[in-house]
Amino acid sequence: MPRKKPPPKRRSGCPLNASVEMLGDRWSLLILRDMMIRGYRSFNEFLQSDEKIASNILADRLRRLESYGIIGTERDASDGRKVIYSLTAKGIDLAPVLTEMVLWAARHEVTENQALVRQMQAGKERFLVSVREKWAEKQDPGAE
Amino acid sequence: MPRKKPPPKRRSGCPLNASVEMLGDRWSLLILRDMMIRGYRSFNEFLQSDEKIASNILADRLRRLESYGIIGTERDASDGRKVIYSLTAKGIDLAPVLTEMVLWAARHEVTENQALVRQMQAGKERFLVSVREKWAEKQDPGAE
DNA sequence: CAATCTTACTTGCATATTGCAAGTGAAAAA
DNA sequence: TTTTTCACTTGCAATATGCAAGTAAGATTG
Repeated sequence: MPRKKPPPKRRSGCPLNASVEMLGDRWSLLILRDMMIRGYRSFNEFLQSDEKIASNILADRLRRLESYGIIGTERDASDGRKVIYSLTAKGIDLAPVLTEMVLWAARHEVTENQALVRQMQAGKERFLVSVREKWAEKQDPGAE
Repeated sequence: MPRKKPPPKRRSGCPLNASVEMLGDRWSLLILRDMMIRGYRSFNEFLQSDEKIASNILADRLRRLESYGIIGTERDASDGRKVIYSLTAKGIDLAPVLTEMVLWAARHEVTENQALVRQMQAGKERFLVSVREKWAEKQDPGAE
């Protein structure tokens, strides 16, 4: 089983461009923050996040992130209405990107959430490890 | 003189949200890549980059990046038509963000530009230092 | 077991952003 | 003096975003 899909049509082959095409919008990274840092896993949790994403946009972004293999979805076994969103290994690997974006903004802008910032400043590696641990239980083998 | 401006109205105070509001679109990070990695400094150079940005969008993004203090502009002394764009310290500090985005895409997607990828894999710190060196001469003291 | 509530969406429509093609004006080059 | 270059701007069509109000399926309540 191949670890990478054949390249979709991109504006260029540059790896930064690939990242930007997948993540370069006003919501995707915030959804990933909610999963990675806050442990959110359901549609309603994302909806109620501080930035107030519209439900149609949220549905669209979740679909896109899944199509890129960054998140996975499954139905909740004990509640047939609920959909559980989870990070794939590819999604977990975005932790360093999120970390650097947080540290950059914390250095150059006035921001809140200093607890998170200090956690990241204290140890980027430790943060990555904690994200991996948080999501370790949810890895489904088929995800890539 | 304060090092940070008072907070503009944001959707939330989260540092990741601040980064996303400044950089979360399909072009800003590519322009910064062109400056940081390729040494581009003029409008026409950005225009001719692989991804083919439209000139009106480019003008808008350059204005935005300058308004955030990420880049600076000056007229070329020897050619009155030319405008020279440069990275500020704040812009240079985005090198780790770019690095992690490049490494993430290189790991999970099919991409080109493997020379750059290997350079970044070989040493993130060294890359940051090289960006700083490249732009050291262009620091104007008033930039923040 | 019928009514109500929750959950994860979808739909319709107004507004904003993006992208393309074709200018424009000032400065340099021929 | 004409042409070219440079950094944009303008007009307009296409696309994306955002808001408010649904909706369908499953769970809970009386």
